[in-house]
Amino acid sequence: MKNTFLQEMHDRGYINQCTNLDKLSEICNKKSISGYIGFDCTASSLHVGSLLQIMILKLMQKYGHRPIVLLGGGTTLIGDPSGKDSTRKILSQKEIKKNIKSIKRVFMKILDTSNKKTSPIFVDNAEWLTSLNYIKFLREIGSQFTINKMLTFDSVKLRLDREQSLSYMEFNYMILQAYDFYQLYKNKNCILQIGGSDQWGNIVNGTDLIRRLAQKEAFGLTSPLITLASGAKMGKTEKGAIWLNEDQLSPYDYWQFWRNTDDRDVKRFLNFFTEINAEEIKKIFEDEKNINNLKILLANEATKIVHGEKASKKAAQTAKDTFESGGFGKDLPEILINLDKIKKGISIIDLIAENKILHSKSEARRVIANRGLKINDKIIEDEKKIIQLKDFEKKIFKLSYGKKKHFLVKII
RNA sequence: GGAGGGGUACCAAAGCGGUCAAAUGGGGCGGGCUGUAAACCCGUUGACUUCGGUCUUCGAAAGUUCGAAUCUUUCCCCCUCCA
Repeated sequence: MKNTFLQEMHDRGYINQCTNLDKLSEICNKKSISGYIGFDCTASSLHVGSLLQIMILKLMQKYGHRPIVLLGGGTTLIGDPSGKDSTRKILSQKEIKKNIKSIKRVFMKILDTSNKKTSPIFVDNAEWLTSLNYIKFLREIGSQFTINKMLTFDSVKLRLDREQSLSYMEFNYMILQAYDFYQLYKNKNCILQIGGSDQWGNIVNGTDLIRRLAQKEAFGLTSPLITLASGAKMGKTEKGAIWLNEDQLSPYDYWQFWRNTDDRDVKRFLNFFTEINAEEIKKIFEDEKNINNLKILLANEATKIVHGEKASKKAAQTAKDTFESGGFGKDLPEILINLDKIKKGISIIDLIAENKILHSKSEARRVIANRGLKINDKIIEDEKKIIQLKDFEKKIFKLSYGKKKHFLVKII
């Protein structure tokens, strides 16, 4: 009886909670619907922490439904207190506009824009939020909410329990998000809002508001919070976020991120972040006993979705050349130096510091002392080493920092 | 408004006049083992350095002292209790 779209959502592990799964299923069986997910615009790119949501939008398309991408230019002005210990930094409208533009690029890549019926609609809630009349809004919308109830929501309660301050501005966030849903319901016939599990409260507020103002049922659905086997949150590694935008993280590094997945996460991630269907994944796991091959598969598929097949293949080939045959691949990050500079002599320390491979010269010295830097796989023993022409082979050499970070140093 | 407690490196937390670039734990980074995994073990974790040292850092500013994270004053912020 379950709808195929929701069935696959379920099989892939995308569903955490739903306001009314049966009813939603019934509706999805009958017609194609529009569903929206809101994205935060505090940075100029989304990171893998948002990827699951995007995969859900993609899945909607697969089953003929239309995704609405809400880039929250308005709500980002306020800052969602959900899941946050402290107040977010406030961005200017100009910064937000810039971020929206940049974030949008990822959706254009990942989602299918060719099919008229399912191509995504982009909306920016700044459109309706920034022009709101305060008194009018309070009377029409504010009257529908009680403080009593608002205080019970986790996003508020957690902050208050920890006695951290929650500004009145942030306190309003959930109402604005509810209002967003209502607007999209009214103007775009959007009956479903999807979000991470931390959005449950905000989403339910939206469906409540629609019920009160329009006497209609809308639906909310949340996806589980993904944590890594190590316990860390998805998306934020210590080195920095795993960005989806190519200009902030190269396809090669993106590929590497997936290649380095914890054994315990591989199966889940194949379900979450690739389009291989659940049955097939099961079978692959039975047939392929070498988990490393599965990680490569994961990296290939995941990279394909965000950066395209060509970039994915290139990254895979580079990884193969670099790690398996001990040479190097073309897709490694390049460091270009002038021939003159080499003739004059440049120390390895300077080369590393100038090209920001490491944060400081001290760090470079330290890593050399720890035997962590190599030229063409030969450990650099002397921190005073000067790079010379004879270090190059065909105007190029591989500089490695640790076992996984490789660079091509080229003469120009 | 009153009474106390506190702000130390990425985080937590010791230090309470010199031996403090600052114990310890976590995290990070490098190495070893391995499978570009996990676990474990070792090293390392402010910057610059001619490797002798030099410079900047313990909420902010000013002061005492030969010498301050440590003492004094003012200011800012956080917490606990009372009103």
